[in-house]
Amino acid sequence: MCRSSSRSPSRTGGRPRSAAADAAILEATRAALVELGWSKLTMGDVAGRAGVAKTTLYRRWAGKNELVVDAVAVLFDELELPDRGSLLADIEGVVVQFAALLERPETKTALMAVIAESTRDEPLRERIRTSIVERQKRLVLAGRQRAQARGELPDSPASATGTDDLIFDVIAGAVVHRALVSAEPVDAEWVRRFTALLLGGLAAAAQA
Amino acid sequence: MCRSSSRSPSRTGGRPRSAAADAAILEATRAALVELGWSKLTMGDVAGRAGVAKTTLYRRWAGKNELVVDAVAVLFDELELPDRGSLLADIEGVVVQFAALLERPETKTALMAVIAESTRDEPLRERIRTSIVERQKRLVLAGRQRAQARGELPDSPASATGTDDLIFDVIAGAVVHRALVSAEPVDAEWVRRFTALLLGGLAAAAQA
Amino acid sequence: MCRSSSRSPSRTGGRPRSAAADAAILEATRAALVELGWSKLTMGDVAGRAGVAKTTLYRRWAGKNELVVDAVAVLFDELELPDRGSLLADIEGVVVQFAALLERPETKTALMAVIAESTRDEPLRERIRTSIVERQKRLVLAGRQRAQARGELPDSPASATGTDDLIFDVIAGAVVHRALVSAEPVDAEWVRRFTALLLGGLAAAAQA
Amino acid sequence: MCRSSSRSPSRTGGRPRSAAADAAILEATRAALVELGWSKLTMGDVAGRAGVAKTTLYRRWAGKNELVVDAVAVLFDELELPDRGSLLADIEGVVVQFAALLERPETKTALMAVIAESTRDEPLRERIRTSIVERQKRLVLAGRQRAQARGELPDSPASATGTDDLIFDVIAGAVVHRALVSAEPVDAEWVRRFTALLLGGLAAAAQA
DNA sequence: TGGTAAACGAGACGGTACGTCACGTCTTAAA
DNA sequence: TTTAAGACGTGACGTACCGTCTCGTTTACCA
Repeated sequence: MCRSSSRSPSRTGGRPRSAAADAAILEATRAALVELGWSKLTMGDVAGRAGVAKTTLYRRWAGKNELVVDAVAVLFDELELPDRGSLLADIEGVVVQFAALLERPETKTALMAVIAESTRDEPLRERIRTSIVERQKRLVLAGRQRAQARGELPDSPASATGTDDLIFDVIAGAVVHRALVSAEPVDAEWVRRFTALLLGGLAAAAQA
Repeated sequence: MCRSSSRSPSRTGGRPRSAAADAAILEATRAALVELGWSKLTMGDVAGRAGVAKTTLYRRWAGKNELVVDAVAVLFDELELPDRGSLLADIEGVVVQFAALLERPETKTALMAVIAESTRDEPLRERIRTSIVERQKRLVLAGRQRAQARGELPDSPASATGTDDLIFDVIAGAVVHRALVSAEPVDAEWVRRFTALLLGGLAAAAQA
Repeated sequence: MCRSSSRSPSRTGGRPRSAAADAAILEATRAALVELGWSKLTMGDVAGRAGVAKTTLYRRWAGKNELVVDAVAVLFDELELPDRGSLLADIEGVVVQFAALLERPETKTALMAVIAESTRDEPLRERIRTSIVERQKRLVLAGRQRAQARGELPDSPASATGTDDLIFDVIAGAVVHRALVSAEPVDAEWVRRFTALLLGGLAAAAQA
Repeated sequence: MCRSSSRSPSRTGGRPRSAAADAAILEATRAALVELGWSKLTMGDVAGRAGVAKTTLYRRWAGKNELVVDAVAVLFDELELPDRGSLLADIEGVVVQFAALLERPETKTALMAVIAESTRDEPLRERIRTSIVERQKRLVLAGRQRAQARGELPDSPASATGTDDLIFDVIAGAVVHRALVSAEPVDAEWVRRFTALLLGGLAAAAQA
């Protein structure tokens, strides 16, 4: 799961890379994002905060884009889907968590920026997909399976027809748009209304 | 509706600003976005393409962010909501248009970038909201009113309760997420499924 | 006689280059040579001393080599050949001046360095020749002509046969070697002995 | 004659230093000088050519300056003074040899460079003097003694009065200046004229 | 119709960050 | 203990854009 340069080769002689440096750099990157935001963050500044030479950054990451993706990716892994007893409650729970994550300054400023960069950089897009996007689809999958176990949804293999992907785009897209584009709060009222809308749609689709 | 610096004052003597320059600059900006993408676009390059001095750009826009917002904003005004006979068809129509707009390289690379910048720049966020976001809510409004006229939706003043905003976030968010984050095609099948989900939700909400 | 980039072109629009900057930069270069020596002198340091941006240096000189050549070249123009009444006294006078020039720390550290660089850089060699070397041959020429006027040397057109060049190489070479390679003082005694040797050779050659 | 660090001590346990490495390094240094010239030669490159780790270089030489002095010093030891029957012929012979040595790219690029460095580095100057300069005075000494044995020069102990040093500076200086500064060929004609001048001076001095 | 004042093109300016390079030191495992 | 390998902190490199400034020129309005 090493997100840095995937040096497999040889591992013969030579001083090994400092493991502590990786952690310090990613932490420094998040701190710089909070203080400066994406566009004012510089590699030199991150290096300084991490107590590391600029060359060490470039030895491990190709550039600012890759570094920031790795730095924020770990934050997304904190999302969970606790069992709250019903599909509606489960969805509300994860939406609230996701919204809270997007409110954090490091996520807010970095996420859209790396996505913007990725529209012109296929390897970066792949990195984002692997490190962040695909990784969160687990929540949709788990939610659906739990709902099916409860009998709230029919047992159709929704993933085969792309329904999971659709749900994911709708949830993630709506929350991101509310939080970052409309720039209005993802409060309890909004979450309630959104979840109701989504569940209604799912139920209608299930009947069809 | 002048998006450039709103110079009202004096207006006494002196050479007036070239109107042609504005158009040339915005066109050059879009061309540069297509060729170079957001992060490689430079003010000097735009000036060169437009056959204009760099100072002329800075006389009219505060920076790259503002310039690009103005350059792409006009593209969003091309979206329309032709009457296709049913709410479902209307929504499908506008989603397809919106997806096509997001596939254009200048929009794709610029939209997320300026939104990312706006998370740290309140005036920029306001400019985006005014020039792009709020301007498109007319489509939701028009669609709802037309559906109400048709009797497809109850006559409740949905805007007052924020439902219009919710619908907007869901549609725009889902399409943007599908197109730019998941980076998968917004094809007819996806549009059909998404629209069905949304309409199902709306119907369920209307009954409640 | 502009030693910087030989911009002749157009001289149309645009802010003109600061003339003061040129002087400040060359002065700063000499100061840096005195303090740091050739190998520790950096472009950034010179820029700082001159109160100028690094880019301004690079706009005017291709690099450290060219800059230093220009900075020290002017020092060599201070050499003179006052009429001391005899060829021997004239030569002694110029040798003493030349030795004093080579004792100055900026000259001492820079001269050999740029010559070393020039062995791999033909344009630099040409620049050195034009700015420094050829410029000093005037002293040999003047000395010979004066001696011929005095009747100390026959009136043969020595320059045609390359004798002037030979004399120049012998004088300059011997003094440089004594001062920088042997690193021993070019004192009055040495000058006397060297001049006697040279004059003896010239006299013998004249008789042949 | 070990020019590297004079480690006498301990010599107890541990792996002994590779003797072959020294030779390989010096040879690699000369090769790098030929290909890259002084200013582009790097320690890492030399290490790579020699098949040796960078640390090994630094264990044996303090830096690039010292390494290059040792690498070229040996070339100067190849100079000889074969007996050609007359002082004039002997001088011409050695001048031709010296000029040929200065034409070699490794010598040409390195010699002036280390001399330039030495103006700011007393230990380096001492190393150059010991390894290169003083070592060649043997040629002047031998030439004078041979000429005295032939009766071409009086038997005065010229070395005591510094005449040997003067001759050395004149010969070496003139040839170096011709070859590296004036950058013109040290051809037979020039050698003939220079030697004649020098011998004429010596003869005149001897009569005085 | 001629003066005035702003906008214009050109491009030099002081800066900042870039990403690379070489330095000389260090840390490892192997010899 | 030396070796090869190679990561490390350091600091200069030369470049690219930034946004500002200083020029001489152009162009509309108004007196």
